[in-house]
Amino acid sequence: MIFSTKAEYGVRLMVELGRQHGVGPVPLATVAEAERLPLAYLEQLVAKLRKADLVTSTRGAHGGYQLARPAAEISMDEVVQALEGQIAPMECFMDQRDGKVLCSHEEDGDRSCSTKLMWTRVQSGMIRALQGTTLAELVEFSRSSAERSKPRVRRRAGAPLAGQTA
Amino acid sequence: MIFSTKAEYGVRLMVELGRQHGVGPVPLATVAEAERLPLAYLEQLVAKLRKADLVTSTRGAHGGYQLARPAAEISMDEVVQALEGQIAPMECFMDQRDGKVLCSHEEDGDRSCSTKLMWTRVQSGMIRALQGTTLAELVEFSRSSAERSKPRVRRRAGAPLAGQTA
DNA sequence: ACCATAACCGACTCGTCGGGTAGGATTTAA
DNA sequence: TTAAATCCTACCCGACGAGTCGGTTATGGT
Repeated sequence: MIFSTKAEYGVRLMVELGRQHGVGPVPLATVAEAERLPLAYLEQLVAKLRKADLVTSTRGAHGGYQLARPAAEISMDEVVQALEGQIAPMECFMDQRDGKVLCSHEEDGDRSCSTKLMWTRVQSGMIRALQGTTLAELVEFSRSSAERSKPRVRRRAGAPLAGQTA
Repeated sequence: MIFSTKAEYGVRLMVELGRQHGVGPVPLATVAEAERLPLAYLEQLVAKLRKADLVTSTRGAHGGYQLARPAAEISMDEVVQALEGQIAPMECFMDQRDGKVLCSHEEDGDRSCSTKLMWTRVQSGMIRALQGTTLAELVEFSRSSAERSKPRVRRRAGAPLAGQTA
């Protein structure tokens, strides 16, 4: 009923790269430290992101990763899909093109299972939510919330913080 | 990234009860046979549905299960939630009221993780899809698709079938 | 009274997979 | 040539999904 940490960590990784965008390649170790995530595990995740052409890598010393495109042009459904694979609420919805059957009991009887109607709606609900969210939004969000937690920037005492609630 | 078979089987169970509604209690064995699902496993699932007051049981001979309410008054988010527990896209979103922390890295630093924005949208996308679907719809869908697969009802040859596509 | 039928309940198994770790090979700037 | 980095494969481990099994209780029919 939930996504795994692959999606969570991978997205945080992308956000971190989004924050550092433009300053050249960022080594994974930096990201791992910033987000307090295991480096060796992030390596596996970033490999998926690279294969999906969401990040580019430069090897060797002073190497690292950076976004393949500006954050505003990356929608989160691509990211999540790259990390988790086909994004579907139920087994039946996986690899339709892969020769496997759809519903366990759709193979013999022909009546397509009624649950399909429901899962289809759920799936499109999830996907639309992800498509409608760009990496840039998340980067912006993380910037503003970081600022809220340590307001170094001098601000008139008592001045209201705009756009506080999500 | 997906729901487990608990939701799938449990929903199919509910649909089956919805089809038989009004004819008194239906024994689980009947449902198991109709849907070709393991009886012993269905017992566990129906227990969850009973605790959630979605079905009522009558014990003893000629006993069985039936819907606690008409199918039109049962929205699928209740059903799925009863079967799978808190419906959330990510660990952080579980048992907020249960003393556990939210995000792994939200406990120390205070900046709420930026991914939260994304998961919130996904969650509400899923929930809205489920809330907007009633059991009655699924029952109706299963009836009509069953009819399509074995069209016993005499129909004028070549007559078009209305509303074929979902 | 007795039996078949059913719901109920808890414990147990078995395989898969998420969530990593370990260790190395390869590339490249300084 | 060396240190910093990506890259790659293999392995491990606990949890959980997906059941199974055996037994107990309740109830209608005969």
